[in-house]
Amino acid sequence: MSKGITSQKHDYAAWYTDLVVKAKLADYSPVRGSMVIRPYGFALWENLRDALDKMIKDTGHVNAYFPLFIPKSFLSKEAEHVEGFAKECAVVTHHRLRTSKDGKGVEVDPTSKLEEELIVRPTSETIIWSMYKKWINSYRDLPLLINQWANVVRWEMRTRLFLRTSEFLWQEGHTAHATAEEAKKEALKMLDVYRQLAEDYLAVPVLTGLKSESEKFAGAEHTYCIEAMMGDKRALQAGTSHDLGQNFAKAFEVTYQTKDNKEELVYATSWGVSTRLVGAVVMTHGDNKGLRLPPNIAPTQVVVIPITRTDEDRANVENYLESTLSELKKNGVRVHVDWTDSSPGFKFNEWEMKGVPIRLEVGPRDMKSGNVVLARRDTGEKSIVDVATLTALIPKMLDAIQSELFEQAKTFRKANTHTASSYTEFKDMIKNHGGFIRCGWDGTAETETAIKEETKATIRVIPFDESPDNLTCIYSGKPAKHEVIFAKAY
RNA sequence: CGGGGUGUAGCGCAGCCCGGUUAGCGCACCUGCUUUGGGAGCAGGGGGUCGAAGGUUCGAAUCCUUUCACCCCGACCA
Repeated sequence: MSKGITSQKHDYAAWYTDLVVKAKLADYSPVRGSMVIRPYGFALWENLRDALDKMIKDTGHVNAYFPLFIPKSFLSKEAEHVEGFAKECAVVTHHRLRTSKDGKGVEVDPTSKLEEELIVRPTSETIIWSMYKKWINSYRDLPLLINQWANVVRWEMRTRLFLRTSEFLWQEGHTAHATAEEAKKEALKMLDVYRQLAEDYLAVPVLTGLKSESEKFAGAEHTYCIEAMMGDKRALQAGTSHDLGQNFAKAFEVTYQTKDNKEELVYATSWGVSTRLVGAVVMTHGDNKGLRLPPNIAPTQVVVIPITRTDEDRANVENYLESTLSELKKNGVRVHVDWTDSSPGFKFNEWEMKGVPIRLEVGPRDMKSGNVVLARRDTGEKSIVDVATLTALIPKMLDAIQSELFEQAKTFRKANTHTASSYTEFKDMIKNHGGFIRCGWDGTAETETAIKEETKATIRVIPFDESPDNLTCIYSGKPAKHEVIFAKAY
């Protein structure tokens, strides 16, 4: 491994890619646009997945699994939905290969052409709602609250590790409700679950609110989102929750009988977050030395670097730390001792790259004095502490790192969120400073498009706490319909 | 699909213009010794159909033709 990574200042995109590859979160796969999630990256994903899975279950949902393949005809049942996804669907047309004529390879056997072609799911609304039609008959079947963890495929033009790949992992919740109010409540509830996941586990502060018409999910009545600011001040959509109204119920004829024996269409929601969140963690907290992982999801929370010359030293270090480490592990702290034979200096850099929150250095000097050297990844602070205090100190310090990372990210977002009083000022800010701009919008698609074309900035979110009353539209000067956040986005 | 670029060891590259020993360098890898508190040193070693096919030539990584692949920039997007 070559030393270091491109600095953020020099080239943020290169910094990101270097880091993801060198910290061994992921690697490029032989297929363009798709990636391999390596064990370290997958462990990170598993930790956030497990936290979210618990929250999803605690809010009354159950997991299930729906198939990867969707009949092509299903996609055309909901007009807007087709419009949104048709251009990026992988299609299965055949089911058999045969040895090619020259005997050197394989080719598609033309006689194996499928009657009806299959779509690899870009999202599962259609297949799920085809099943819900069978499962929902009575008001007693509602609400139906199902989540699935799955991979989906969207044939993207431009891809980036974790942020946008042709195949990605996510969870998608799909619920059915008797009333519009209930569906809306559900969509908002799950959005808040996402907010908690982002803030409490990933230490990524997010804005919550509504998407504009042009940014909303194809087939939804309303799309709610959590929106985060990355280290280069660009916005990242970190999760979405859709109030689907009766669109899919209509398309798939999903009705239920009410108490008084009337037939009604059900109301739906869907909501999802993906492996993109791993990218959000990288770009929210990472620095020029590498990752800085929030302890709550860090695969390793404490790494121990033994500094030894001889086998005897090694045995001494093992003895020295035995009770401390077992006590920490018993308390659920994820500890790893790096016994590989690289030099200590190499290991320091390596684990800093990997973002482990706390590093302990233990060598002959420390053992003599009854101490260890403790280094914090987030601040770079090094201190010498009594080995006997570690079991009490470390959990506290992990908590402190978790909340300080969050506070730091909030401070950064605040420092880079501005209001603009004129369109000239708006353009100047987007061009020269980046970040979020909070301003009035007249609510028209024309304005939104015009701003996008001229500045590349889009409406990221109409925040729940908007107050458009005395605002005018930044572009048209008309009275504002909404107060919105504009930014350049990933 | 439009514009630009690159294919030489696992990775990053030089060599190509101007054809000529055994195709070279850095990193990584292997072995040994010495090392180890911020990316260790020395010595030795393994690894290549020079993207592919055809051509010119006594001779091609280098020149010509064809072809394939990938990357970057634009229109789409969790």
